[in-house]
Amino acid sequence: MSLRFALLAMLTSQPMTGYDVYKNFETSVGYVWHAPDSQIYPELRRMEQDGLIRGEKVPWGRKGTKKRYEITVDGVAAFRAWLNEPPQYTRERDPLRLRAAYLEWAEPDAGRQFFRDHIDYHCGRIRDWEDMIRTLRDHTNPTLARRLEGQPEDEWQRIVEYKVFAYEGLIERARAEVAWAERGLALVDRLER
Amino acid sequence: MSLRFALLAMLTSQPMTGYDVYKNFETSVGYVWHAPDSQIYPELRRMEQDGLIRGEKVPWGRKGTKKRYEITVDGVAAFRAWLNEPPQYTRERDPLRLRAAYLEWAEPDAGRQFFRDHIDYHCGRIRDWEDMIRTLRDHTNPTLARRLEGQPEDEWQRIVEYKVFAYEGLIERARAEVAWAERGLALVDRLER
DNA sequence: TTATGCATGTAATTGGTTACATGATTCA
DNA sequence: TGAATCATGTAACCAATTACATGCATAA
Repeated sequence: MSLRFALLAMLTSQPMTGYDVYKNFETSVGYVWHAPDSQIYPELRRMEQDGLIRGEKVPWGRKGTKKRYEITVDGVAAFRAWLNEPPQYTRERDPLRLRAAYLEWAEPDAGRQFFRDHIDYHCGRIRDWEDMIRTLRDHTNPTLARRLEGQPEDEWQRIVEYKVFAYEGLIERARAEVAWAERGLALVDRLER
Repeated sequence: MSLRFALLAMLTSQPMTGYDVYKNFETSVGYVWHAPDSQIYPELRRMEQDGLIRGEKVPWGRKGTKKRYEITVDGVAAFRAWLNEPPQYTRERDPLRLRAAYLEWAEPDAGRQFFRDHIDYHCGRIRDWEDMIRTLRDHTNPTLARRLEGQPEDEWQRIVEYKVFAYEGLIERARAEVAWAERGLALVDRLER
């Protein structure tokens, strides 16, 4: 159900086509919530039917058209309502911890590789998010720039700070993952000869 | 797909009925991977068809019967193979970070409540996992006790340590969440008056 | 003019949630 | 005897993944 609100979030910055949204899911908001095109297009149509967004055919090239979606007053209200209500937490479902808990059944080298891959993966994510924070702070992020255009300048700080803070949360969690995996490498060396 | 391996993991300790498995999902392995009964019973049947487990009807009371599942040689091989192969990482999908990124649209008090709930939730989880680690270390955890029975004593340390380590990973991540949410409370106070 | 990018979809399947349903057993 | 627990399911639904499919626009 969060996909709907990820889409609304994106459309609060500016009107977009389905493809624009899809591209943004690869970069900005996509670092927090990813969705494939096959999920985006149908969801946008459902949201239009529910009156949260309004689609408008605009010409594209000589014969082509594309559909640009714009958030409605109802859409903004639904987005605010979602933000104001408490989120529900889902039960734990953690495939990596599940693996780690049973590493005594694995080859020692597979265990080591698991932790090394885990470190690499999260270090990569951390770099992506740090880059993201940089483009948010210096306003070079195109989606953010468009968003700020539509807002009074004294709102800019709040808008930027919440986004930076969200990415910092991802980074902190990823750092905890890296620290854990490093201890994991040491543990394998200690337990297996 | 991890459900299947969570079930295999559980059945490496001892034969169990579907209901036993379901109960264990509420406590031990359930802190890492949760599943409802409506998912467990059909999956066990599929796993039996695939030859990973073998079901045996055993009498229960005077007229009743129940089905006890036991892992097969093929099941153990499949479990080991899963542990030896590298996991695939899924794209980010984080509803809480999504919310946090757009808190400028929420009521300030809703933002504060969001972070307070976040802290409470994760502190609760940390306590559960710390209790879990205690019962693993002192071998009072019933599932672990059964598992150790079937294994030579010089294997006990490895078995226990990997499980403790997995729960420590969950705790470290949860602590990162708490620290983040505490900074979040301060941020709301700074940005909203 | 051809490759790349823009644009939009359908279909099948998997994994998971929620709700509903039933009956036997055990213990207080 | 009645409540709690043990035992096992079905059905409808939703969210997400994977694969397949098409065609226009633009720039090198």
